[in-house]
Amino acid sequence: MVRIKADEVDRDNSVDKVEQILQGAMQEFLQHGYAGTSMDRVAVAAGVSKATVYSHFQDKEGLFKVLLEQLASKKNISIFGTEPIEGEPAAILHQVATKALEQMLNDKEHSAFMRVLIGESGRFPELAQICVQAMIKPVAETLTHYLAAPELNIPDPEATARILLGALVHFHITQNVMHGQDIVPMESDRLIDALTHLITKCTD
Amino acid sequence: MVRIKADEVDRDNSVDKVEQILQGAMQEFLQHGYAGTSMDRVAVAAGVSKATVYSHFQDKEGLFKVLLEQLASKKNISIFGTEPIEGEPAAILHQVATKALEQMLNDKEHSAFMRVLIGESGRFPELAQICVQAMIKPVAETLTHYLAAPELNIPDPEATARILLGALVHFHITQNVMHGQDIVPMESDRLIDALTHLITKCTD
DNA sequence: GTCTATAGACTGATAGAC
DNA sequence: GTCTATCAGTCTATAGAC
Repeated sequence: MVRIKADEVDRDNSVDKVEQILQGAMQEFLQHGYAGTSMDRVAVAAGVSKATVYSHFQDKEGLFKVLLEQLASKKNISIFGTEPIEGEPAAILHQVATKALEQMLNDKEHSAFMRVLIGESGRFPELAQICVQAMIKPVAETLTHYLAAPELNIPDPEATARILLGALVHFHITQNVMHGQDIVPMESDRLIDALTHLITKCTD
Repeated sequence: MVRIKADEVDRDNSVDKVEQILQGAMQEFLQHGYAGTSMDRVAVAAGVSKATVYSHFQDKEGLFKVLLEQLASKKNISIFGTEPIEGEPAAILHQVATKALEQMLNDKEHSAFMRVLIGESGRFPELAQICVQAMIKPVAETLTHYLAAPELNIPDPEATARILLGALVHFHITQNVMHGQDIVPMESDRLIDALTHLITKCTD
């Protein structure tokens, strides 16, 4: 009633319903967290009955896990892309950092996802690990690859990749996730410039 | 019943009781988050009756806010201290970063606090802002001061401070809060060394 | 008629508040 | 300790495909 719903009805129920339920679950879980979400509201948001939810997912925990695992892979791709960028290392880094930050800062859903993922990582440690594996690890590896370019002359590209990633993600957490824009304001460009300066200053 | 509690009883009820309730609330809220915590369990953990809880705090939300504001100022001090360190900038930075990481990584309560703070920052935006003000801002300012040392020759110390802070905090989030030690393992020393290298490499 | 998937009421437990 | 609301999860009756 509250939400939109199925345009084309029935036929090939299973896949559509699952997707529909996940969509409703995403709305609710991202907004209210795990404990704050009721299965009744998930069902309403998805436009199906509770029995339908329970026929496709084992229980609240199972639905939550499937949802977050799906979101983890989706978010990872949308933010850092699968771009095989070529060119001067300094320019690549600048471009990757700019794009990643822009993506994160303009995606409210991503802020909500970060809140839930970190907030529930105590209750669902194995889920947090899956998301680290799906999001942090591949990005860190990609950045390591870029930072390993000989002309950058970086002694520990892997650790430096963690610094770069941490600077970007923590900036997002501070400014958007925790609503700190007015408390500790800073333009994205300043962060990016300072980052690229740190990484490339001896190669100028 | 479950938890320890008041050794000395009654007399000067008010202050003791409030502290006692906050202690019980901390146990519960840090472990289960806001929505996952019941006032019954807070009362039990605090060793008082529910009526006592409600006589000292307006409601669940009020108790939660008071608790987190108190924790924010406490955590800030314990991790970055109020050390007025003197000496060579490079050495200072190395020392500050090492100590901060060590403090964070060895404090399970701090991991739990980060989870709750970030996890509830959607529901309590003004509370998140208060914590940014109390924790991020002063630390960023302190680091900015160190990074502004002329011999470091850093064009934007403020932005660089955010990078430094972000690298440290995100490392903590990845390794401890999200349980990623086994997924993306890395020694703290490598991070610290790479950080100090980035910041000081042109002044060696 | 039969069968599958569905809706919506139902249950026992537990929540916040006083 | 009481009260009302709401929770997760279940059950029953039914709607529609074949």
